[in-house]
Amino acid sequence: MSASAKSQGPKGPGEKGHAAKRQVPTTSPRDRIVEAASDLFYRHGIRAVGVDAIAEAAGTNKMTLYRHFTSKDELVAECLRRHAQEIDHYWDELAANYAGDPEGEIRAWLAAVSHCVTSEGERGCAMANAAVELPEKDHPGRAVIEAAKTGHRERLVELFRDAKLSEPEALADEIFLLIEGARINIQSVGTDGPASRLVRMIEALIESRRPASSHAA
Amino acid sequence: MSASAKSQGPKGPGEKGHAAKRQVPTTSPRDRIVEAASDLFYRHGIRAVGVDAIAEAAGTNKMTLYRHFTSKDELVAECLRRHAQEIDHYWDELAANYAGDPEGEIRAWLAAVSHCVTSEGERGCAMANAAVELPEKDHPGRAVIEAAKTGHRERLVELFRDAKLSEPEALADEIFLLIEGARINIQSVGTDGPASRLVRMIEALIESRRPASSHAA
DNA sequence: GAGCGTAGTGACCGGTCAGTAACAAGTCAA
DNA sequence: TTGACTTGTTACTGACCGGTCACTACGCTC
Repeated sequence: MSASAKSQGPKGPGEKGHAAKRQVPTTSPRDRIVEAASDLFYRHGIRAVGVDAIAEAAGTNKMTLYRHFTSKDELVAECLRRHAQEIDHYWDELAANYAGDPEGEIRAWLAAVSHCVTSEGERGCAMANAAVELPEKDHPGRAVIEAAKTGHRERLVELFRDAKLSEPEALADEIFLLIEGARINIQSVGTDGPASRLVRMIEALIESRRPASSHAA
Repeated sequence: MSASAKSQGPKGPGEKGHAAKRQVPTTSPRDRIVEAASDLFYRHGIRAVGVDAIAEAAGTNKMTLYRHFTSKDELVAECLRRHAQEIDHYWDELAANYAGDPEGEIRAWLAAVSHCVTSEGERGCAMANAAVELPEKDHPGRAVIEAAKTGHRERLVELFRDAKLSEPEALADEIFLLIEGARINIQSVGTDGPASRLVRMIEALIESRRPASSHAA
């Protein structure tokens, strides 16, 4: 293929050259491997990144990688698992920060959604991208992907139900697909395409499902 | 990686064993290569398929492949180009078959959309999938992908304008993103997820944009 | 039937892939 | 200080990657 992900980035995190041979890294090799792999996978694609490049980016070596993960596929699955945890954590925090204020919760969530389809370096949803690259039904990552997507949809249902919007399930499905579409589409035409209208679309949809008795704040 | 796409399918098309050494294939090697490559790329992913497997599936050999294409990347681009042509052809035929009947045109188009998110073996939009797998900005296929996506969106605008729906551009953007989302999402959770509501969502959106004076047929 | 273009064959190139073996060196607790 | 455990290092395997080689076989046209 034209470009691989070989040997980019000098060393692992917490290094600055070759003066000090290898000052103690603050995180464990395992964590660094998962972190480096997640970053490379996201930027270049899973199949485009070799384990050597991952080990190097993590400031360690292939042998240590294989002491922690039985295979590259298992490492991929672990990256997805950790990513799913981070997403879960985001939702938990959101709910905690806006307990009793569903309107504020929706506003904060919308800001995050906007970030996902406008920021520099965004390359869509890592889960969805992985699903494209890993069609094998028995890949250990597929279960993680499916669970994450189902979970995301359920979080939306919950959010809209808390906000007392009508037909929260249908609304969640629609908004969920819009987000999925926007995040995949920016990879084809960039952030100035139809995805640039995403937030306004969602706002309009939400507005149309508001109970008749209330108005926007 | 766990599974590659090596040596599946017996020989190329138009062969049935080794009795007749190689009866004349009905199509040119070039066409067979593009066809085989497109199929393998779609089913297994672009990076998961090697040129050997493509040549074998096309009933030819690697040397002939490289006589017709300067590189695998160029072959990928040609596959995308041909796919884009087929899509264009579909839209031209649709417009021709329903000239003066925009309502019928929309119905026929919706049937095709439904097919894309329910059929066995569907793995989303080949263009979008390619965009995920080919993040390199200078890949020869990227221009094809971008043009195809922009073109699709414009076809929708045209379709809705012909049907005299209000705000055809905003409507097209919304429906376009819904379709993109549905097609990517079935790769994560299958056809029974939110994508199963896609057609009804689109129908409702279209209904809401109908001019007040007319009703559905 | 000579000449030419296209296609087929199989060996081969350097490089990279995922994954392993063997051993040295570091860390840390008892 | 010992000993167990975790890391680092180097070299390696065998398979596969994209891509090229020289050479052969066919079909067409003049």
